Amino acid sequence: MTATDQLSQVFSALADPTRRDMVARLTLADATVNELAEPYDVSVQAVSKHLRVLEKAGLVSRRREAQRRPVHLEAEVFDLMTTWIERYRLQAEKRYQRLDALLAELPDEAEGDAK
Amino acid sequence: MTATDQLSQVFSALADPTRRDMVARLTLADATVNELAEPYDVSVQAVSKHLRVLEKAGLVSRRREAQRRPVHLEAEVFDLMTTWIERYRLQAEKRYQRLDALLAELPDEAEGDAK
DNA sequence: CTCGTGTTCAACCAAGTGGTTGGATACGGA
DNA sequence: TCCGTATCCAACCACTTGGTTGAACACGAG
Repeated sequence: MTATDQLSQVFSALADPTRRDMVARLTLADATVNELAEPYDVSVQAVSKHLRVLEKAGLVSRRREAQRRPVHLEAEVFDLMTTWIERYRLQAEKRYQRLDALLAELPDEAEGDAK
Repeated sequence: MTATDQLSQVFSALADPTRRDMVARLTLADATVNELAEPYDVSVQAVSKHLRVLEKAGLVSRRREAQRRPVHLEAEVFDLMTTWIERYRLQAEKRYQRLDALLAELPDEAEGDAK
């Protein structure tokens, strides 16, 4: 899987409020599918589907443990997003700095354009 | 629009590689729909649709300027995401610190469980 | 006013998504 | 071995999404 592809999957996975809530709860402790499903008003199968999405995105992993399959958050994947975000945030900021510098250097007669 | 709702829209908007690329290019300079569409192998209308998604998410704004409608990136919305991400990243890290502390305090006989 | 350019709107289509229900499968305990 | 619990797979459904094409709208230039 390419990096940009995974990034898409991570963003897409977190676009769903239920999945975001599951991730939030998993920061506190690992949990089984049934435990995760309990607070929501949907079937266990639906939650299982959500987990498959999170797993494909690399956000969670599951281990076998007797009949249970505890879900574990892989928080490192967050870095993928923050790296992307910070890169372009910085680029955008640099642009404003250039703009500010430009405005500061402008001779007075240009002020009329500022409007 | 609720904050959690906007967060969903932002994540959803950035889940598409084309839209991410448009955002990346908009960090360098504002651009019109036609300029934005040029590098991609899709119709201008498709790009216009992408822009509507980005606009609804609050990631871009458009001003009227004669017949052109230059698109401008609203980079502050990035904060919404980073706030969410950092919150849960920190929570996850705290959890590991608790776990580490717990392991450090364990008497020797427990080491067998570490396997 | 008319023409050309830039942009949007509307209808349509194929594919994806989040939900359902029903039936497998896996596995520990009695 | 048989039972119960936990989980997953498959088929189905309504809705959304990203794309298309064709027509409409906005507006400056001639």
